[in-house]
Amino acid sequence: MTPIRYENIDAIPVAVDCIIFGFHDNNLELLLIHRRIEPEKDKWSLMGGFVNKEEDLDVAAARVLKDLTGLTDLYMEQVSAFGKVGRDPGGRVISITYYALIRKDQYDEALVEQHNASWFPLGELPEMIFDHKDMTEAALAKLRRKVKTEPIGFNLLPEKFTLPQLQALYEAILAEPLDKRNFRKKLAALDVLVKLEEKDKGSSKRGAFLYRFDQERYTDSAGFSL
Amino acid sequence: MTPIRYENIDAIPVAVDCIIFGFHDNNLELLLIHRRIEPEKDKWSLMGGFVNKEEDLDVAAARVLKDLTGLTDLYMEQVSAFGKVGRDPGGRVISITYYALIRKDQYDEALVEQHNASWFPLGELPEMIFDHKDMTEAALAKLRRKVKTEPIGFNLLPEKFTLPQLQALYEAILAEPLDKRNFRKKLAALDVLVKLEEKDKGSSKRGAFLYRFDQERYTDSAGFSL
DNA sequence: ATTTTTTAGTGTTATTATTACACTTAATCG
DNA sequence: CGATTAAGTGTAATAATAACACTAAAAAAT
Repeated sequence: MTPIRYENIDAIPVAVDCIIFGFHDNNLELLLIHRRIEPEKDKWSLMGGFVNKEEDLDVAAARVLKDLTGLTDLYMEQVSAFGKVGRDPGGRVISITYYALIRKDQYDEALVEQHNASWFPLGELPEMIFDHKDMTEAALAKLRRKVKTEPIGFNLLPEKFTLPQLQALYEAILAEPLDKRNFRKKLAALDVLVKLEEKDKGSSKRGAFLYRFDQERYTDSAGFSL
Repeated sequence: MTPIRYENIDAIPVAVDCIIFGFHDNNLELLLIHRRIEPEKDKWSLMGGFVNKEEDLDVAAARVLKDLTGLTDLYMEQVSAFGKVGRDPGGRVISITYYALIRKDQYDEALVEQHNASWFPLGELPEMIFDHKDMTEAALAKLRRKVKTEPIGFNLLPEKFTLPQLQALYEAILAEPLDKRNFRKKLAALDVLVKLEEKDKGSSKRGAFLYRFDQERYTDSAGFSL
C-alpha cells in the first residue's frame, strides 16, 4: 500500500449493497428489488449501486438509499465487505454492505414502485441473488448486537410511539419474546423516554400513552442497555 | 448492482491493510512498517497490499500476512472498509482492514527485518500514515468485543501457557485489571483448559503450572464468556 | 540451615442484575 | 351496563458479578 502512483495496480469495481430494514405489523421487514433480467431473473436483490471514483463509500450508500426511498439522513451502518472472486457471475465486484433503518411511514412509495421493490417480512424472504442472503444475515446479526447497547431502534418507529409498539419492535429484531414488566422496568431506569399527554388508540380500546425518545437525555446519560 | 457487464463502471484500486497483534512482556503489541519514502517519510504504516483482480479479499489479507511474517493459517478477522476519497493522498484507494493474532515466538524475524518492520506496544504507537490510526482503533475495539465471547486470545500465546500469562493477556487486551480469583473461577467453569504436569519457572520462583486450550472441549461446550 | 523474597494458588460473602409471575384499570362495543 | 380487550403495575427468587486476604512453594540471600 506504499507506492505513490497506482497505475499498475488492478482496479476493481466496488459496489455498495444496502440492507434496508423497516417495521410493520409487528414484523421486521426488508426492502428488496425484483430483478427482471437474466441471469437470476425473477430473483430478488438488495438495493445497490457502484461506488464512483470520486465518492466516499458512505456517500455512495446514502445515494443508493435516497434513490430508492427518497430519504436522506437515514441511520446507516457499515456491515462488512464481501469480496469472493466469483460472488457476482457478471464479473469481479467487491461489495461493501450497509444496513439502514427507515420509518415505514416516510419513504417515497412512487420511487419504490418505480424500482419494482417491495417489502418482505424477515420470515418470508424470497430467493435472493448472489450472496445477498449472507449479507442480510450479517446485517441482522450486527443490528441485533447493536440494538441492545445503542438507542437505534427508534429509527424504525414514528416520532411518537407507544410502549407496546416499542416492545414489539425489540421482540421482532431479537426474535424472542420479552417480559412486559421487565422491559418497562429497564426502560424506566434508562430514563430516555418522555411520556406525552396523548394516547394512541389504534390497537386497543383503552389506548396506550405515546412517548418520544429524548436525544438530550440520552446524551447526558451513562449508557443504554436493553 | 444489476448490469451484467461492468465495463462502464468506475474501477478502484482496493487494498487490504492488516492490524497485526502480538503479545510480549505483558503488553499487547502491533507490528508496523517503517516508511522510507515521501510522502509521509519516516512515519509508520500498517502492512498492506493491493487486492489482485482474481483474488478473494481474505486471500489477499492472508498473502500480505504471509509476506511479512512467513506465517499461514493465522487467526484473522475482517474489521471494516475504509473508503473516504482523500484517505490516501497518492490516489483513490479503498482499503479493507483485517486484524490478525500472531504468536510472537513463531514469526520469521528475517522477513520482518527485511520489511523494516517492528513491534510497538499499544501505548507507545508512533505516528502513522493516512487513516491507519483509525483502522487500529477500530480493530482494537473489535478485538476487545470478540475476545470476551470467543476463545481467540489463545492465538496470541504459545501452545502451553500459564494462568498468570493468560490473565495478563486479557488485562492487556481489555486495558483493565482483572481479579485473579474471579478470572480463574470463570475459566474453571468454562472447562476448556487442560492442566499439564509441567511448570513454567520463567517468571517466579515457585513456578506456575502450564495449561493448553482444548479445542474439542470448547466445541462440545455451550459457550465462552470472560 | 535459616530467613527473606516473590509470585502462585485458593473460597466466601455482599451486591447487583436478571428472571418469573398475576391481577387491576381504562375504554370501547354490543 | 356487562363483556371484552389490551395497558399498566410490583415483588420475590435466582443467578451473575464484584470485592476481598491469606497460605504455599521455591529460589535467593544471609
